[in-house]
Amino acid sequence: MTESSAVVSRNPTYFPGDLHRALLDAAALAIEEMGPAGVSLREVARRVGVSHAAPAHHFGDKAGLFTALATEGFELLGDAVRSAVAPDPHALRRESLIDAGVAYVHFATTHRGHFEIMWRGDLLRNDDPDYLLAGAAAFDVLVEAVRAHQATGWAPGQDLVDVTLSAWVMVHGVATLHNSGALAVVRDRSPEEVARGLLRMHTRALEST
Amino acid sequence: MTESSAVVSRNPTYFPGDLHRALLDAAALAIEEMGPAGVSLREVARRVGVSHAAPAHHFGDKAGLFTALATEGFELLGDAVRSAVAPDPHALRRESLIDAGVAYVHFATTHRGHFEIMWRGDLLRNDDPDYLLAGAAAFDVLVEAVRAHQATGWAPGQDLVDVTLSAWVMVHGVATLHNSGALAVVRDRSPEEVARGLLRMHTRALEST
DNA sequence: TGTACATCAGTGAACGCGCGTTCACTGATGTAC
DNA sequence: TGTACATCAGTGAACGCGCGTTCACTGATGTAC
Repeated sequence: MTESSAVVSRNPTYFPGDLHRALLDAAALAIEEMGPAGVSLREVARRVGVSHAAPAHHFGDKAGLFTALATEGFELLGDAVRSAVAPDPHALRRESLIDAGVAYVHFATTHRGHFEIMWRGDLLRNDDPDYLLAGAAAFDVLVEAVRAHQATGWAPGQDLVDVTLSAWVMVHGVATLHNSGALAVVRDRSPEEVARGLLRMHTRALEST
Repeated sequence: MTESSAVVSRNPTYFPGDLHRALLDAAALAIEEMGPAGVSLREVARRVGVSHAAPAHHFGDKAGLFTALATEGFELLGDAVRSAVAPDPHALRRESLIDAGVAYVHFATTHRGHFEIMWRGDLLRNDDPDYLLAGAAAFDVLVEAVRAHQATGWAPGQDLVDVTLSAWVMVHGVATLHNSGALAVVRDRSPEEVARGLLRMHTRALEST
C-alpha cells in the first residue's frame, strides 16, 4: 500500500521516524511478491535502501517483523470490515453481513502480504499479546457484523457465533483459494462476486428457519 | 501416514526402491511439523537417514520434491473424495455432496503436509504437467460428487460448476482455518462437523430453488 | 549565544551456519556370454 | 558355474552463497546549564 514503492532507493526518501513504516510496507510487498518463505530481513532492508541491520534494530528479529505485520493486518482487516458494515453507525442497514464478508475478501485480495502472514503462526511469535488481541478483535468485528444484521430482524433465532463462523469460513475459503491461484482456474468471476453469491445464499437459507 | 516414522534412523530400514517413497513420507511429515518454509532437502535426507544428496538424486531439486508431493496430494485427495461419494458405484445415494465435502476436510486435516504444499505454487514447479493434471482431476472429482447428488433429483436447475465452486469454497475455508489454528480458538467442534453443518445448509438452500 | 553531554536511530564489518547444487566416486545388482 | 561388463542408486567432499545475529561505532538531534 501507499508509498512503499517510492521508498525503494539507495537514498532513503522517507522522513525521520518513518523507517518503521517503510520496513512494514516493504515487508508486505516482498511477501506478496515472493511468499513469506522467500523474504529475509536483508531483502526487506535492501528494498528500503538501508543497512541490513536496520530491520533487526526496529523489530528485534525476523519473527518480530512478521508479528508486527500480522498484527497490523488484523487491525486493518477489522477496520475494513467495520467500515463496510456501518459507514453511518446510526443507520441500521440490511445486508450488513454480506457487505462485511465482501469487505473481508476484498481486504484479503488487496493486502496479500498482510493476509498471508496473518495465518502463518509458525513464522511469527504467535503468543505475542498484541497479535492475539488484534486477532480476537478482528473476529469480534465479524460477530458485530452478524449482530447488526440480526438487529434488522434477520434470523433472530440463530446462534450468533454459529452464523459468524459459517460466514467466516466461506469468505476465508474464497480468499485463500483466490490468493493461491486455484479459483482463477475455474471461473473468471471476481472473488468478491463469488463471496457475494455465497453470502446471499447463506443469509437466505438462515432467513427461512 | 504409514511407516514414515519407523524409517527415521541411521540404518535405513526401507527396502530397495522404497527410498523414493520414504523421502516423500519424510517430506510430508517435515512440512506438517515445521511448515514448508522450514523444510530443506538436507532435513528430509536427515529424517530418512541417507546422504544429503540423495533427495536431489531422486527429484532433481527441491522444487521437484515439492512438486511430486503436491501432485501425490491431489491424487490422494481425489481418491479420498471419490471413495466417500461412491463406496458402491452402482448405488445412487443421497447426500453425496455432503459426504464428499466432509471427506475433503478430513483429508486436509489428516494429511497436513500434503495439503499445505498443494496450494503453494511459489515453492514448486506450478507448470509441471503432472501437477496440473492431478489438480484438474481432483477438481473433476468434486464436480462428479455434485453430479451424483443431482442425479438423485436434487436441485436439478443449478449450474454444476457453480454448485461445485460454492461447496469447494466452504470446505476449503474450514480446512485452512482449522490447519492454521484459527478455528480452534472459536469452537471445539471438529472441522468435519463444521463442514457437515455448512454443507447441509448449502444443499437445503439450493433444494428450495 | 555557546559549550558539554546524553540519547538513540542507523551503520558496516564480522561471525558462524545451513543451505542447494555439483561431481567424481563406489559398490551392489543384473545381464551377456 | 564363472567371468566381464553395464547400470545406476546412493555417497561424501567440496563449492560458494545468503542468511540472522552481534557489536562497537558514528553522527545527528535534543537538552541542560
